[in-house]
Amino acid sequence: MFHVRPDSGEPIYVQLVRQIKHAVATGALAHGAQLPSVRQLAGELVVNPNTIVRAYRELEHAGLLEGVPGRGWYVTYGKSKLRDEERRRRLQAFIDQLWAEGRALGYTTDELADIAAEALRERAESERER
Amino acid sequence: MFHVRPDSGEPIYVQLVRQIKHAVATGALAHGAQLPSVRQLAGELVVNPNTIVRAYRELEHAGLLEGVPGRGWYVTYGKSKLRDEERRRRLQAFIDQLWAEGRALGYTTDELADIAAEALRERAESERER
DNA sequence: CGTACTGTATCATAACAGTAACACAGTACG
DNA sequence: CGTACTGTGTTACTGTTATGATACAGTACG
Repeated sequence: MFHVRPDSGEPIYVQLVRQIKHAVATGALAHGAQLPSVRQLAGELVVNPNTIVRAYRELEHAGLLEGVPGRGWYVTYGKSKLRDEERRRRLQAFIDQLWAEGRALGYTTDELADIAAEALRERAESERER
Repeated sequence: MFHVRPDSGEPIYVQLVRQIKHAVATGALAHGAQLPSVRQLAGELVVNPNTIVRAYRELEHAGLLEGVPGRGWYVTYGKSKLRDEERRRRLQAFIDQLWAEGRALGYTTDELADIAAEALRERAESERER
């Protein structure tokens, strides 16, 4: 279900976090779905169980997953348990980062607004086509 | 000119990179402007000169600064020495990240397109007001 | 050419991050 | 209640990263 390169420079648990976020974002992992058990996934990826826990726990903190002792890990239902204000604040941080990096790459703020809007709308469009 | 918290969890040189990127993005540091010398800034921030070099060099790699042996460090003129294709590729990576994180926060792709576009246009607007 | 600036390079150290090994605890089910 | 799953917690090892100390080299200028 997931795959990982231990020598990619990027920590294993970060690779997992990215992939799981992506899977939930695209709907490949539905809300309420159960994730592979810590030991099972650790076995598949030939990695220590703690590494899986590390990834799951980070996603729990982000409000995306939920661990139930003795039962397993599940994708949360509610979009996020965070307050709207907090969600918006976190999103704004990413927008600010996009802006600063884009400016550093030489784009004007206007260009960034256009490019970002278009790229995201395009993505929304191809989602609808599925 | 800059400030830094050594115990903030975030490495000192990363804090610097962020601040300098921001300063160039807003125009607080003009193109062609000279930066504080490695030793001077290190003195002000009570930090090792190597730490400043580390930040400067990372920004050089990003195409934002340029160091001249014996003379000092300057903000590059050309927006970026990277090929257009590469600039766009890097920008797309940030947009993708914004998308994945935004989705993880519970926003739809459509919402993200709207919010990002509005936030960036607002920023462009307030730039014009200055 | 010597002084006083600049940046550069090398090496050492201390802290941290990532990963692992292993023991503990809850749930399900026959 | 015991087996076989689940997740949890503690501790330890290891490589990397961030930072620092210190010596080297280029530029400017009188």
